[in-house]
Amino acid sequence: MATKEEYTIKSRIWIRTKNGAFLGFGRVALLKKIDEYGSISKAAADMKMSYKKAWELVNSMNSQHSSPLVIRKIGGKGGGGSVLSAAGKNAIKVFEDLAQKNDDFLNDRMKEIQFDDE
Amino acid sequence: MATKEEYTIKSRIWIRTKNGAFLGFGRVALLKKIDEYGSISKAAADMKMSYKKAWELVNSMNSQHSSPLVIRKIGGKGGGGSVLSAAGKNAIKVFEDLAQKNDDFLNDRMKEIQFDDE
DNA sequence: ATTCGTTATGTTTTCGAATAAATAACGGAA
DNA sequence: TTCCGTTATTTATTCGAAAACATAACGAAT
Repeated sequence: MATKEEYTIKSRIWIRTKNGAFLGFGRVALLKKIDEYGSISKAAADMKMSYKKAWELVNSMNSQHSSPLVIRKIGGKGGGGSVLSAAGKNAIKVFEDLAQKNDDFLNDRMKEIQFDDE
Repeated sequence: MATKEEYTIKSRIWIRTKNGAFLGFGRVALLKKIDEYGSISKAAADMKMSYKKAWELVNSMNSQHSSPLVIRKIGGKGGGGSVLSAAGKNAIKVFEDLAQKNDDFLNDRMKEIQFDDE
């Protein structure tokens, strides 16, 4: 015990409104999968997430933006499906960019720090 | 649904080693309470955390640093107690400083961004 | 040796979140 | 009008983490 260790910093960021979480890592990952498959159910299956959970997340995101991030179609050819709106695609881009910048910032700061002076 | 919203950014940071979590918000809060009370059990009670949980967190932190952050005394006058080492006090300072800088950074970036162009 | 309040540690119980299951609704196509 | 695979929604079940509980160990003081 108590040997000199190497420390790394981790972080999670998320964007919220007064009504709760809006975008986070999981939500953005879901958006990307929906974009890939054109289907909420396929996206959920791919992420090993229940369809119900995915549906709730989509609902939450859509209801917290002036226009829906995910456009859903019920019934019809192939049973329906879902696609991302321009706002949906933009949300992915903005969030990932912010997350990347934040990681860079933290890693830079971490270099300057040492806990363990031995 | 879908009215224009105000977005805020939140974040959590934590420091880890290859053995798992080392410092995070909860752990630092615990360190501060131990410093305040001179007792793990009193700190735990104040935080409405079980003593066992607090003890495990202290153990985890101590074992991931070259010298213990919390110095424990079993038995004796008053039954014993615990105090922070210099390393423990430093850990609080370093972590809180980093968290603050990160918050500032994110809030600045957030000002430049808008999701919702209406 | 007894007392005291703490640290130390194993065991049991509880609780809520996540998952799974079940069912309905939908609408284009054949 | 039947079929299809999706979205939509409610209800039931499972599971694991957290809390609660229970005891032991400790050592200075009296």
